[in-house]
Amino acid sequence: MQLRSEETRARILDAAVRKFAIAGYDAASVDDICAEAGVSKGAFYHHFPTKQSIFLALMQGWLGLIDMGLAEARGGSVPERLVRMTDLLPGVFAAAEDRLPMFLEFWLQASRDEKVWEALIAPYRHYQENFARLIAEGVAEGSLKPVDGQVAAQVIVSLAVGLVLQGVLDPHGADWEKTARESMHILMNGLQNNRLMEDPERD
Amino acid sequence: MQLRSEETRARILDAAVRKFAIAGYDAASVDDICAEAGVSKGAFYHHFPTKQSIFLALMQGWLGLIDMGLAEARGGSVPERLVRMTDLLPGVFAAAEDRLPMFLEFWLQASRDEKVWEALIAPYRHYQENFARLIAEGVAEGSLKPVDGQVAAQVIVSLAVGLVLQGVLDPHGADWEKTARESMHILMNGLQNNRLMEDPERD
DNA sequence: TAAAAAATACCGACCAGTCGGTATTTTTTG
DNA sequence: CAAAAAATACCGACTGGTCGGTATTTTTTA
Repeated sequence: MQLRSEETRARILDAAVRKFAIAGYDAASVDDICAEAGVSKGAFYHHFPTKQSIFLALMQGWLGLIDMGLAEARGGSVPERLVRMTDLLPGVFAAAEDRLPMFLEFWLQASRDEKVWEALIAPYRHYQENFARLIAEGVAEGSLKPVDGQVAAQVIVSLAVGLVLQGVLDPHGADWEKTARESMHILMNGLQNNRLMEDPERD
Repeated sequence: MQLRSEETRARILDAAVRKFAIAGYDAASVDDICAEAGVSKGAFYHHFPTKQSIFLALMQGWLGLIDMGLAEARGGSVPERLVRMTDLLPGVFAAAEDRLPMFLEFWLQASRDEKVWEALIAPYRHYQENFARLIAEGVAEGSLKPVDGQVAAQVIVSLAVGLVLQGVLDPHGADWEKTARESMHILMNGLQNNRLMEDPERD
């Protein structure tokens, strides 16, 4: 049982997410990460073949968490499930405000590096399609307006992504947790056909 | 007349925007930019004191263009003006798809560098407030639902930003020009009062 | 010809990744 | 079980090269 090894690896990952979040992928050197982790460079390259590989490892862990969160929003009517899914966003702000720049970092690296892109695009399309399918279902059952599922899914994702980005830029410029909740509410009102979840006074 | 000097400066700026867009701020070296511009390093540092200064110059030019675009959407009812403003977005995609990563680059740098942040946050808040004021006006004149102006403004900005980001990540994954138009339409339907299938009475 | 503009040569800091070697843990063996 | 052997984990100095920026020289302009 290589307990020590596991812990070293975890320390490196933990230090990396901190350093990347603060300084960014390029500016956070491997030496910095090692210093933060209290580990030598040799240990780093023992556990990860390249600097990029640790970035990918972090990104995939993060994507997996999102997937798990979304998967839990099962059951109920389509609007209910959508609300439950979009309700995840305030939690993202509450739990990881200081790590939000990592999100941007993933996105930017993906737009420039093919490997990162491939690791990100599949889950991204997966989420997108899930939303689209869900919305089409809602349209079929009459709980949503007759919108194009693909477009509506892109609206939802855009709103989520845009809120995160604004949170990154101006963390103290608004109560993003509350804003996320309310703006998702506005969007849902725009998509829903009638007032199923109408008047629950603001939680 | 220092015509040659002006042209050199313009060539450097032009080369920089190309290099930054393709490789990113960090990866695009000053030497790269000079090579692209067909100019020596001495010329570069004759016109710009630092690498960051050219980045700021580019960002401010870009922000100025947005301001001009938004300012042109004057006159008419509030929903009309909003639609005209949001109609700018498809143009952004059509005209500068390859330069979209620069947008991300600005945002990310701003979250990390105080100077960049200060240069970006003022215009950002300016746009945000303009939208909020416009929406409050629309609520007052009854053309919009009684939403919170700040939140609604953040929704609009989020949608715009999120669409751009998705366009950056997956340029060929959708017809972003069309998607931008349609999704803005969905959002407007959610904000406007008494549309086709909307039930005019609320609270 | 003097000042501005541009070119060239150069500097020190830094960085991802390597490598020879050491410490620690696990497995094999007598 | 203990000692040897093998495998794994870790260390940190070093390398080849890059980068932002500077100092110096040459060319252009007015």
